[in-house]
Amino acid sequence: MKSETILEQAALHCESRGRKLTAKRRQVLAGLVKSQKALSAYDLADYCRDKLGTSLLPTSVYRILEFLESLGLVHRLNTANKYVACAHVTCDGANEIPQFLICQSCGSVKEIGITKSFVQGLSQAVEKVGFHLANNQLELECLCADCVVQQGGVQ
Amino acid sequence: MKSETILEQAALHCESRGRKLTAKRRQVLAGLVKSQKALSAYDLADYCRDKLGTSLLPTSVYRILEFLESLGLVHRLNTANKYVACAHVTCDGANEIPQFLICQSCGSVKEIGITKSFVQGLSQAVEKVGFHLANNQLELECLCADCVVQQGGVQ
DNA sequence: TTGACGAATGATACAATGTAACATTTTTTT
DNA sequence: AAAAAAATGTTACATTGTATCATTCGTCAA
Ligand SMILES: [Zn+2]
Ligand SMILES: [Zn+2]
Ligand SMILES: [Zn+2]
Ligand SMILES: [Zn+2]
Repeated sequence: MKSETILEQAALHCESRGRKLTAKRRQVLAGLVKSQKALSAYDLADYCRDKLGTSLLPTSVYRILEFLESLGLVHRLNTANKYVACAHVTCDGANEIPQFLICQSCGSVKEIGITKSFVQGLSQAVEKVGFHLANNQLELECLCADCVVQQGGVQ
Repeated sequence: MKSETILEQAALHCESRGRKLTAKRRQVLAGLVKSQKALSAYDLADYCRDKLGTSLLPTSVYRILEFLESLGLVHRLNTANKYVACAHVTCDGANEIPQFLICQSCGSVKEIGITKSFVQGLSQAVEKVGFHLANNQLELECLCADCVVQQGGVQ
């Protein structure tokens, strides 16, 4: 999908919530959308400086990421300390609980929708030992197809 | 289980691999075992200074944690940037792939053994979208029973 | 006993990630 | 135009992590 289309959809998504996708916010989101992988806040600050020639301090990037995340436009990957554009910006309703497959070799991320029954099973297993599942987002350390090949196949 | 017992078992575990549980390593492991929760490397350096009166620099703590992890005596929690003592030090064989339930409120951690069939299902789902599961360790954001009560029950 | 060697730890410096607090600018509303 | 709210800038600092070299400690052989 064309990144311009995604950004337009994101802008509409913001409007519909009474928020604005400002120029800076659009820059950050565009950086994530175009890179197709997970980036740190500092990566994104560098991106704005190097590729766009605009200055954007890391503190601002953090604020903007927080904003984008609150609207479900990006996700924070806790295991990687990085952020990715939501893969479902354009298919509005599908904005459910995400699972992330993160390639440990190249950083590419696949966001897959969660299976309801799978989460239920997980949640029940957790309750059984006296805990309560507070966040259904899963992050799985993976290798993408390309990197599996490069590293000599699956063992 | 008494922490002295655990430390003795850990020492034996090291010996059986031709490694040594030195005084410093024992201090770090003891800190994790006694605290019953996840601690950062800097937390552990503070622990050694404040509670034991011994000096142990963070760089050394990192090295020691790396050592302990290589022997399966501690685990690193990637979502929290913290470390926990393995709950299965004393039941040697049970040292399988762990799942961690991490209370987001108090930091207590429950390490549960993984269900083989669960992992298989997960692994297959991942393969289906062209990725390969590289690490079975799951970390789940939870609330422990105590903290659920304190925070007014489950929503 | 001593010297050599490797393992373990100390020490210094720095990189990367993240947050708090306050100032300034921009936009919107009145 | 003035006031209020939203967005961004700026500074300072806290936390987590790594790289590199120096020193100490334990072991073993000459
Ligand atoms: Zn998403
Ligand atoms: Zn890859
Ligand atoms: Zn364990
Ligand atoms: Zn708790």
